[in-house]
Amino acid sequence: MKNNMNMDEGISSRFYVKPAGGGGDGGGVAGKGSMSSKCGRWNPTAEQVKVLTELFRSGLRTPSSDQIQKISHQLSFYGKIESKNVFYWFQNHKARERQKRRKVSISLDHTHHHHHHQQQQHFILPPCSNYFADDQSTTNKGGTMELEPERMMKTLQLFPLNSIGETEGDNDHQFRVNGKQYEEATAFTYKIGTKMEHPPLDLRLSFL
Amino acid sequence: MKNNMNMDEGISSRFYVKPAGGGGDGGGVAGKGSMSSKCGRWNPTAEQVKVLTELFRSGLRTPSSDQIQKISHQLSFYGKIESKNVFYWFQNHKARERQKRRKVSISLDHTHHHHHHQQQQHFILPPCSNYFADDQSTTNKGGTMELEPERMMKTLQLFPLNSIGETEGDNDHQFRVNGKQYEEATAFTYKIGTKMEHPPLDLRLSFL
DNA sequence: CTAGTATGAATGAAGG
DNA sequence: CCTTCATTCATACTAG
Repeated sequence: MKNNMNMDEGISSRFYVKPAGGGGDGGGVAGKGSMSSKCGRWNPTAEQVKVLTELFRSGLRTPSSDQIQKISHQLSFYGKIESKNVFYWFQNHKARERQKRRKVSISLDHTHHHHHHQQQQHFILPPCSNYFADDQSTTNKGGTMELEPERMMKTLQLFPLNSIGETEGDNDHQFRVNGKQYEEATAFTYKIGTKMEHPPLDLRLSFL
Repeated sequence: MKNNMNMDEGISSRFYVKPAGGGGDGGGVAGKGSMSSKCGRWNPTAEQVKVLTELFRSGLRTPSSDQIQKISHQLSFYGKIESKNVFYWFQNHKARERQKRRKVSISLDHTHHHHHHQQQQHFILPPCSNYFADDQSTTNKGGTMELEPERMMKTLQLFPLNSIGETEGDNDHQFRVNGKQYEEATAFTYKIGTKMEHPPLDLRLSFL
């Protein structure tokens, strides 16, 4: 909505203080120092983004409420987070992944040779074009182009933690089973003892 | 020939009839300075939202097609609007209002978190679906929850035009009487003298 | 500080 | 009604 009805003021945003170490984090958060000073909106930590991205990459597109709960709970260890944050994250990530693809697909049109940066967000699709979706792409809903009921590796073992660079192919279509997924074991494998920074930054997504 | 989205049919219910030849809505009242340049989708003005919110607050949850007609007609004064916009608005608003009011007190109480959450904001549930299989008393889908045929004050008198700051939105459960509401009188109680902005922004909902 | 970008949050619009 | 997609708005973040 346009009219913000809560949260703090908007002017103070410019004068935010970045917790340049030596704060509550104790040791410095990795990456982009995500600890926002206020609680205006959720600012995911690098670890949270990492996990979420991995989940997405492994095929999770629309987590059920139950999954959202578990995810957010686990992620709360890395910092403040709410369920809705997880929900929104997946929504946005999926949407933008698709949007990006669609944009590319449009630029595939060779009727015009326009120079455009492929990252711009100011010229999207024509205003009214999504009504008659007889397009060629983005019509995943119609055809169930499912790969196979593969047991989507929910227990992503930790790995070199650097491969999340890019979500190249989003090939997947979450197979939710009527709101109740395979409530697999929920072994809270707390990896203790591993010498690591702050939280056990390993992608153990077995909590799903 | 301008691009007009003439896909105004086949919503789902018998609600909201078709535009039936335009109407008198012409203007582009930029209430929030963010008027969408093109067609795209309806961007309600502040006044429209105000009225709709008030209607909702006064108990209207699922307006009949007839009511939708009247509402959208009245609202067309503040800007371009169609019946389906009203229809969708109520549907979405109702659904999201409900979603928003969900407790986040699952069995998993993460109280063993000594994270100084200075966020005293309420935990709003993500606008997702039926989150939490919490056995809440909200499971009255089968039953028609009609209160008594009370004469829902449809003629909301205008008031200081600033009280819509936030509608608490607690107790309101549409009391429709078998699809036909009380077509109460239509007293045009014009409260003049109140300092008003541009349009006669007064909540005269007596047109219902 | 200003401009531009990335992305969290919100909500209009459908489909089922 | 419920679920999901698409689009838009607001804001955190970053570069100049």
